[in-house]
Amino acid sequence: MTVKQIRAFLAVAQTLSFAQACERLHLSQPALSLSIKALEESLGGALFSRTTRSVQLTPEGEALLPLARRLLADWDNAQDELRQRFSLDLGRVTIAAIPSFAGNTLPDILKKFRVRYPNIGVTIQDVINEEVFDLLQIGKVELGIAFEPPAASRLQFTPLYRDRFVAVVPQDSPLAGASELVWDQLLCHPFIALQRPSAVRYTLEEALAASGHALPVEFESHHLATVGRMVARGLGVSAVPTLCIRQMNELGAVCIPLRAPVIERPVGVLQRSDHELSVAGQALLDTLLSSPVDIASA
Amino acid sequence: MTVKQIRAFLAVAQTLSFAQACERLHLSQPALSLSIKALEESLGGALFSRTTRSVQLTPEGEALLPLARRLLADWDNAQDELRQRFSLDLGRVTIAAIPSFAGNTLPDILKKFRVRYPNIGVTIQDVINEEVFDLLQIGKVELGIAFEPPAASRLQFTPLYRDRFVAVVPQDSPLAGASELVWDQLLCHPFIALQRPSAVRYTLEEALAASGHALPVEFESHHLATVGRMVARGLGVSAVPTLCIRQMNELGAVCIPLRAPVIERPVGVLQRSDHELSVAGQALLDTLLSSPVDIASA
DNA sequence: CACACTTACGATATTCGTAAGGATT
DNA sequence: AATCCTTACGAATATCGTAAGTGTG
Repeated sequence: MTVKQIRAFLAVAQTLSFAQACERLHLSQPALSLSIKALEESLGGALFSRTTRSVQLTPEGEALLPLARRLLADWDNAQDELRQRFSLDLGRVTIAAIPSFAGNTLPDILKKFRVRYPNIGVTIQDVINEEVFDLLQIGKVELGIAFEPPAASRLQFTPLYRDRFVAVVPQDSPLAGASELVWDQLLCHPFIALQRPSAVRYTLEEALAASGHALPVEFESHHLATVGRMVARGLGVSAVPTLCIRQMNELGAVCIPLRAPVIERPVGVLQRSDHELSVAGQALLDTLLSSPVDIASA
Repeated sequence: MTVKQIRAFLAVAQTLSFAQACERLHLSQPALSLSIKALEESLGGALFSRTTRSVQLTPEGEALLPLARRLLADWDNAQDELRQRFSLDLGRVTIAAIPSFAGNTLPDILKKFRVRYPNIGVTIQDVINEEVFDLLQIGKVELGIAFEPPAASRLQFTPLYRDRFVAVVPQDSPLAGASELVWDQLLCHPFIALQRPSAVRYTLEEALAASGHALPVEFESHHLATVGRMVARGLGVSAVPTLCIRQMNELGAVCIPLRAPVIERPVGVLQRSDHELSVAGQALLDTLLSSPVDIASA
């Protein structure tokens, strides 16, 4: 029993004529005749009762008819679905990204992706750095955007940009006019930090400790927006990744480059090194890698 | 996309090894490799990511896996079902029969049929003669057992036996000892008849009218059993088809051959002449035709 | 006699298995 | 070196279309 045979059966059953079915199948009459005959032999009995002048379904043929309809419909649907996946006409990509990226750069990139592939859904998990690793490793997401993971993690890392900390100060601060600051200047003021656990917070503390500084933390919040608003109201100063500059400006705070030391860490795309990407996932990865992270405008 | 290819895909996906899948499919490794390759090309992308040492499903392959399982299961089920129908391992026959046959001869024949084909269900409609024709013509039943239908009915009639009327009298009747009766003797007594509409009743009235007799009907009932019991209780006499003799005896009435005139009518199997029988229906027909209606024992 | 399905047969396409090739452990 | 998948190629098989055959209206 082959798909062609069932297709032939259905055509004959619907037209009740070999001649008409031939045209629909783009097949010669003898070929169709043989095909039906082969099907009947494989099943063990006649499906049509044909006098040379009329074609009729046998009761067994009647029994096959609904089955054949369903089989062919399912068959064609499955085929279409797979083809669509490969042609990027259907699919879903699941990604996990750290909040600073998910909230700032990712929307623009996704917009671009959606315009190009309107039928590919994207599910975004906005989670902290370590959870990006976890979601990747348990297979919950196909791609991740985070800091570089430990080497032992079986995750492949492709750098996107270097995330550098900048100072955030109120507009009316004496520091606000400077074109550049050093950490010593910033840390004289009350510091408003992201709350633990957060990769941004840890990076900051480790790098500062290495250069002999300590954070004079006055307030803490899980949300960058809260931090930014607190700074804007003059409650203190902060330091955030470059990507967040736009957000800080929108909240009414001023961002200024920081050095001594320059604190930076690579951020990039992660994927499981033991699993291939789906076609849709690869397309999103390509979009990510071809979208320069515009730090200047950030 | 062919069934073989999907079968090959499933085998490889389940074993994650071309070599093992080969054995399961009784196929050489190159043939399998080509088959998978052809499937991948027809779908437009890779289903397996294979380094020479390991075989893995791509995300699209993962998407196909459950579809392939279902497609093959449905495919094989449909194939099995049809094969079973043809091999009489599955099926249902619907028949309609007049009560005198359905209640007397049919059970023994069905017993024989069921022993031979335990997986073929039989649905019996126990209805009056005309309804047998109707049920056949609207396609509700595949076979019918009834009197010979009018020629215009597009029903094919195969005679089974000739149904002859016998007298039914109480055990203590003066007629009970006779080895044969004529209608004149019987009609001297109150007559207990089947109620209209009933082919038996009409046959009787028409045949008697033709020979100048009339039925002195005293009681009427739709049920043969009631008629029999009334006779047994001495309320009168009756006349029933040969097939009902056993039933009358069981009810305590005596049956005696009747002549002057002999009233008989062929009873047979009916089928639509414009529709083929199912294999199961044909088997039941064969069983019916090869089961002599044993009037002596009736 | 014309139409519709089947059988016969030669040509074409597919599919298969053997043999050789390439890559990884 | 051994294993496993792929490529190459000749052979077997299946499928197709043309032509001839058969039965029905």
